[in-house]
Amino acid sequence: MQFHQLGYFVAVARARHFTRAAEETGTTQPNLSKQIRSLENALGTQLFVRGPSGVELTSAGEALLPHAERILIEVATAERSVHEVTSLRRGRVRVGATPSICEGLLPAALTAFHGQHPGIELEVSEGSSGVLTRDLSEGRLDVALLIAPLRVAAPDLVSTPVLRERLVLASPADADVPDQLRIADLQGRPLVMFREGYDLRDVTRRACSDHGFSPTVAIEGGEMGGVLRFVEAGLGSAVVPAMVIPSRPALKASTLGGTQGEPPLERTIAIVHRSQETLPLAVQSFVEELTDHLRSTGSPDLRQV
Amino acid sequence: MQFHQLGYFVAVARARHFTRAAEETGTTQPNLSKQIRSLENALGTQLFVRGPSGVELTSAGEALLPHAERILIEVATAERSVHEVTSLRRGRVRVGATPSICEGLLPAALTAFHGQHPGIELEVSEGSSGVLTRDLSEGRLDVALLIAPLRVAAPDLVSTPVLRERLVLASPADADVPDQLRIADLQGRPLVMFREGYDLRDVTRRACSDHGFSPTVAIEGGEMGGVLRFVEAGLGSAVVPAMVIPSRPALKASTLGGTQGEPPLERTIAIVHRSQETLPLAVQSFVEELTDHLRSTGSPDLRQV
DNA sequence: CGACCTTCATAACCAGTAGTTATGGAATGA
DNA sequence: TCATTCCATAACTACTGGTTATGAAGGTCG
Repeated sequence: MQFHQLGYFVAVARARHFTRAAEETGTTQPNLSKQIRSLENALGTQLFVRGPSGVELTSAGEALLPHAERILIEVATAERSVHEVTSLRRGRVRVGATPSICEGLLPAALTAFHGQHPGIELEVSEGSSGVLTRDLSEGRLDVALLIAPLRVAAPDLVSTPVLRERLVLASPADADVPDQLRIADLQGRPLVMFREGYDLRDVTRRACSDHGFSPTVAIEGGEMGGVLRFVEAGLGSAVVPAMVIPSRPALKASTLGGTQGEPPLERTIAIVHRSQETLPLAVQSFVEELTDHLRSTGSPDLRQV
Repeated sequence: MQFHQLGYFVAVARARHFTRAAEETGTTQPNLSKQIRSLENALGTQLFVRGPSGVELTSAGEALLPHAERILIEVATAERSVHEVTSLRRGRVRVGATPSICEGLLPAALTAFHGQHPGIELEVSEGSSGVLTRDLSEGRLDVALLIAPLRVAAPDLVSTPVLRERLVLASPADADVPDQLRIADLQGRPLVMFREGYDLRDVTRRACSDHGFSPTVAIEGGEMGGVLRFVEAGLGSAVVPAMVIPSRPALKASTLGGTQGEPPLERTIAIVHRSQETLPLAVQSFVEELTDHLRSTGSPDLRQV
């Protein structure tokens, strides 16, 4: 039994007429005769009673007809369904990002993509770069915005740096903190530290140890929101992405580095995903548009790579 | 897109392995590769990500898989459905019969057939030969047990006489009626007549007119049950099939004809159906078994033809 | 009653393809 | 590094979907 034979069968059953059905299905009458006969052989029974004045369905034909129609519909549905996926009308992208990116860059990017491809589900996971990297490798995420370079080895992942983000020292707006600091100026200054897992925690500790001292920890273990609240409350300062400051009037930012030949304190944001061919088209498209979107997002605190 | 390709696709999707799927589906691995590729071309998208350690579904493949499985199931269902019809496991036979046959011969025949083919629905219509003949011609019935010869012309019907049924004069058991009568003896005898449409009405009138007189009508217009009740009540006698008498102890039967060279009054029961090839197999089978059944039903009052 | 028409079946043929065997190339694992 | 595994490719065969041309069987109309 073959699909096209079912199509022919339905056509003949509806037209009750081989010649007309042949025209409607765009084939020739002899072929139709042969194909129907072949179908009848495959099923082991007559489907039509041929008469010179039209044809009639046998009871076997009547039994087959509704099934044949359903099969044809289902085939069309299957094709459309596949086409929807490939044409980005449906699908799912699981996006991971660090907390600060989730609050800063990601929403606008997601909004833009969703506007273009409303049929594609977007699932966001917030986490540290390490966790997200593992999620990517093991297939729980499709793409992530992380801090580069990756700490854990991940040979199957492709990492594309897109932005360099300025880090600043956040302090209470009324605090007596200079607008410009060198890294070394952090020594002895009470700092609010992120909890284990935040990239900013590691970046801060590394910057201090690179300059030969350990940070003075005022309080430890917070999420992004909590840390900023602690700073506002005057418990200390914190090293945070520059872009979180503008929306917090109770905070002031001091640049870190960028003077006297000392490089500014920055971190690199990269788009990371599994290597090529296994990527669903929806993900490929998302990665492309995310890259474009972020590359076109410039500001003094977000330098394109 | 082709049917067998969907089968291959599902096999590969389940095995995640071309070579194994080839074994399971009973083909060779190169063919499987080619067919899947052909399917992918037909759909315009990759379905699998081929890797040396097995294969993975693409998102398009994942979209296709449930549809493909449903289609395969539906095709199997269609085949089984057709096969059920041809193998008499399902179907419907619409049977017509005259009232006396419905009460006499038919029940045992239906019971026998139903025992052999319990999946086949049996629909019984009771009516006069004329009405049933029209119902047959116009497709509302599949087969009927009628009184032959047919009164109305019906070129598309096949009529097979199977039994000759003795007609007798039914009278009250205590009435003074001889056991044997000639047709001519009916003259002047009050008769209970069936309503218009009953074959027995026509048979009775014809028998009388053939002998040059009109019947004396005592009361008119009854169904089989009513007519017999009227006779029991002493309103008159009635010409009825011999086989209705035994179950009515209040009635006695007088033979009609069959003496002195006068032929016995009989009527011929025939199986009638539309001519051959358009007959559903269930009907063909029913006709065959009905014929066998009736042919083997002999009695003094029911002579085989 | 015969000529014509309609309708489906058959014959002969071509092209494309499902399926085969043999082989190659890439990645994995010992 | 070598053997193994696994999928892809090549070359070939057999079949079949599709074509045109023709035939056979029933109707229809003059």
